[in-house]
Amino acid sequence: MLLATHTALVERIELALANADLPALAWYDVLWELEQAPERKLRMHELAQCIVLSRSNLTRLADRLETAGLLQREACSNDRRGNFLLLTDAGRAMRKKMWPVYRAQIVALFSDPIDDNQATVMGDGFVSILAALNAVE
Amino acid sequence: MLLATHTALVERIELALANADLPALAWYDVLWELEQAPERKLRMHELAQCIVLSRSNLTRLADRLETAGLLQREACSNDRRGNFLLLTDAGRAMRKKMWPVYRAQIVALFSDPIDDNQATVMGDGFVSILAALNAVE
DNA sequence: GGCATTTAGTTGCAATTGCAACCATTATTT
DNA sequence: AAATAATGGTTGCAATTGCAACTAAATGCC
Repeated sequence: MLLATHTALVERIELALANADLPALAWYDVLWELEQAPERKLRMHELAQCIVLSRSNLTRLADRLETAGLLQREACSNDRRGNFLLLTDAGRAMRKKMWPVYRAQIVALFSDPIDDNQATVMGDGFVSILAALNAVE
Repeated sequence: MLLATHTALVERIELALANADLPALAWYDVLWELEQAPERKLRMHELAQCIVLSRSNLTRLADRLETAGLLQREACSNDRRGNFLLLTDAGRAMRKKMWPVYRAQIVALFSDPIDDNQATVMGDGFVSILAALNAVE
């Protein structure tokens, strides 16, 4: 069942990160999306959409990341309501540090039990499902 | 990405349930597992394992379900530490009532964007992954 | 321009979660 | 059989989440 599998997977990954004294997976997602973004910055609502997080939730997640020095809020010149979240060098370094741990878990948890072909089909499936979800709204 | 997809999926399903004035997905899982179990009852730790939930968490989830009259705690005769969770008739009725809503979401979210063959491969994949996870420990 | 609507982000509060500490009971060791 | 460890479940507490209310700024409409 998808739900149990997902929960168990995330649990393992979080455990591995915690053991390595690293922040939670959610932080990685934020750092990753920012690193991908042009100029290493995104509007808060853009990021919230990327990582499927409610706005209020992102506010506080951003607070924590900012406190940790991994990103910075930056006023937006043409929309005085909004903020950019800007990845700092420390943030980039942290993501780099987290990746091997994360990656090792992915390899162990996926590559091991299923073959490449299967993995490809599943990956495509997720993309399709996610695309359909976003299409509906 | 698996994480975003999962989050978005669960969000939709929860929304549909909430709109129909029904309890959360986690409740369904509990009710379902109990309904499957012999005599409609399980030890708490067995259930916790099934649905991938920490013990402390299950204690309180069970509290809520019990308050709602959907299950009952029952002392265990040969292990005086333990409790069984026993599904009530109301619990069974509730699961029956939730199923169509849940099912409709599954159909809409999965059957629509991916074909049967793909779905089968993915289902098998999850089973493999979950099996591997449990095997490790 | 002036007023209702929408959007961006934050905040208060209640509910849920996770972790560690905690009893009670059972299993293991010696 | 006593001492130690492990298991089952609960509880306290701090951290996280979700929802609804809120401020501020932008947009749309007349």
